[in-house]
Amino acid sequence: MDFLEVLNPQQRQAVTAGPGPTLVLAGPGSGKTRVLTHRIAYLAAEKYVPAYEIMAVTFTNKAAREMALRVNTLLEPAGLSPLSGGDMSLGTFHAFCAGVIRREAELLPMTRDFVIFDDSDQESLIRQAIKDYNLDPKQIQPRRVHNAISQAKNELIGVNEFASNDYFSEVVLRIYERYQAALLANNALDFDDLLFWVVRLLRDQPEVRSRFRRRYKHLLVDEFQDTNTAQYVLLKLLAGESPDLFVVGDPDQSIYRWRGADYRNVRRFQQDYPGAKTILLEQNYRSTQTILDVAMAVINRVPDRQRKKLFTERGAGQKVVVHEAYDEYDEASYVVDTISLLTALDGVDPGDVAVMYRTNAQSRPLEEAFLRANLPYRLVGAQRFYGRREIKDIIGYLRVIHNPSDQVSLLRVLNTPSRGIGGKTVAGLLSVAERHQVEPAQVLLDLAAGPASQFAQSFDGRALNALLNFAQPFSRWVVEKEALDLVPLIDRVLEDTQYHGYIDDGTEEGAQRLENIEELRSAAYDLEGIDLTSFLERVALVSDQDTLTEALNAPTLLTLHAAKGLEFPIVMIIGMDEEMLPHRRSYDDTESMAEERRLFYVGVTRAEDRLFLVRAFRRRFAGSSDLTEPSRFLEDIPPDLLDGDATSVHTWERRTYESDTTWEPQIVSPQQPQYEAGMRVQHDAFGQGIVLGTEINFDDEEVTIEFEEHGVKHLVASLANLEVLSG
DNA sequence: TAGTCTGGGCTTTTT
DNA sequence: GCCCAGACTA
Repeated sequence: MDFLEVLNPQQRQAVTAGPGPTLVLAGPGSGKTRVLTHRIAYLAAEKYVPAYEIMAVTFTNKAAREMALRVNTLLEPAGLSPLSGGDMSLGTFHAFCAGVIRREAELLPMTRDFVIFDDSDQESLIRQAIKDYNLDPKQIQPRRVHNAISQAKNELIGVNEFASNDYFSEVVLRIYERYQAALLANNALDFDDLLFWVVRLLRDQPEVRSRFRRRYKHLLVDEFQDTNTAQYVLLKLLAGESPDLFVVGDPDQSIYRWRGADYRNVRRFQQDYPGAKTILLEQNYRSTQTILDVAMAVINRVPDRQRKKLFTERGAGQKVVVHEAYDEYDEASYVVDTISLLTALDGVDPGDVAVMYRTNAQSRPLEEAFLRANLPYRLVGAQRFYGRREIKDIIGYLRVIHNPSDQVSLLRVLNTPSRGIGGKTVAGLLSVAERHQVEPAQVLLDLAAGPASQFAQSFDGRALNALLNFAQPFSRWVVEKEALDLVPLIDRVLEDTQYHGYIDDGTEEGAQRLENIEELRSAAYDLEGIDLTSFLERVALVSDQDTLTEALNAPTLLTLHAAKGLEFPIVMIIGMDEEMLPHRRSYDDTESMAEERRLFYVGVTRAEDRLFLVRAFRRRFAGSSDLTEPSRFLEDIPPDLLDGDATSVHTWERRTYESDTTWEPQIVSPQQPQYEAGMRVQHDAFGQGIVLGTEINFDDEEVTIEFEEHGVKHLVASLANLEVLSG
């Protein structure tokens, strides 16, 4: 079959391997998606495997869509029918599990109408539980508890298996219990539950297990290094005794450990399946050799890893540019200026450029610089679309209409927009519901039915009125949802709640929020005829990268995490400073530090042609402005791969540490500058230069000097040990 | 009950 | 420096 001919020998070996357990270790840009898609096509076309026996899992919807598209492109010319519709199972772990739970709901403690709670829903349940125990959310941080519960579920540790050995884990256990009970009461699942329950189902129900094994005979897994324990066990349960289990991954690109991902699953796979075939894909089709060499120089310092020798036939290409800017604003200006130059002089398309950073906060100065220069940019995912307040409100309405048990959503929208239902009234509603052993939504629906309601006398006039403000339209929607399509239903809610008036405060932000609502409507419109259940599941399992991919020819701004899986002709990584990248939070743990290294590796290997590494001499963080040190990753790169003012980076450490080790300024903070433009000065490392300017910043005097041999530097007077030669 | 004030905290976020 | 949650006040 000719689609095998386009593959290199290793790729072909992978595609035609087996049947049996196969592990493909695929370096960046080595054609891993190609291997997966060709493998599927090969099974279908050469091995006559019926499509329904194939299951391919990915982590993102985008990856799943792309794969489906490419498989069909391969099969169509071969005269085979495309694997569309429900034939082949191709999707994310979570979507697959959600489907299983809906189909098998009668074996599980939830109904098939369950909703999926996102992080903020989860946290509000946890916050509630903390309050119920009279604990102080400042001592017991909801986020930490949430994290602990999530980790437990990822490790398949249910409430009953959770072992507590100190105060905190004791507290977590109690909250975990309450949290799980609350989820079930809300007829809701969190993301981790989707996997957790399916594993339980397959583990405890032999009939279901063998049914699944009979059906899914060929399993393929993308980004295998990102699987967590639950996902790994799920795969093993599905695979059974004689599995055709084909996994593709790259441990060097494992950057989601903090979400439970465990690249050691790669090793575990080799142990669990001793006969597994391992294939290494090392030839890179994306980057220049220089970029690959930079990547390897950094990643090779990660201990205990299987080395890959990445190579390309593209040639060395241009050197990697290192630039030291003064501060984050100067850094942003450098980025914008450089992009302008590249587009003006080198014929680069603005859309070919990506700017990557460690933390979302770093996008701000960049955005301001682009705005100032009046240039467009694309910002990826800083604030998730479905996480926006107005979107969550409307989704909240839809969810509670769909599933009145969803108390989290009910409480969210009950007084949004405000209709006089305050804390006291809410507490009253909850206690009435509790007393009568019904759900709060039932109390509301009953109140709306008329003054004869058994609950009416439980509330004083004002509270009753306020509750009716919500309950009356609510009870109408619950009836209307059967007859109305999605978009009219949304419109009805918007109209009845006068939501536009509430959100549109005349500001720019208000206008943006209106636009977001419009976008949600059109998303609903595009899915014409979809029922509420499917719509809500989609909304929960879809990320904005999927929805907001407008083709705008402008540079892309994104975090290093968000960059995984993408590629750009030109990549600029900013914030190449200690405490930023690697991030300060990762200092006390070698595994976290290794992950920072991998994160940088991921960023570097996104670049096809050119790479810029930018750092700032001083950086504002949490209000205070501090001097920075160059990232250790810069020091790891052989200097002959670098260009620009790279040398200053390598001499920087010497200057700050060897010339003067005292960080407390010994002299009284200079109120007046000690230097002035035009002075001739001598510096230990940089030699002679002329002062261009000077500035008092906080307690330091910062002098800008043009050195004869080393160009322009910004130095801190109290540390630089400058000798004035003439003024 | 709703608006204003204050204090703590501040990485990443495929689903 | 900025945002969010919870306390405080009108």
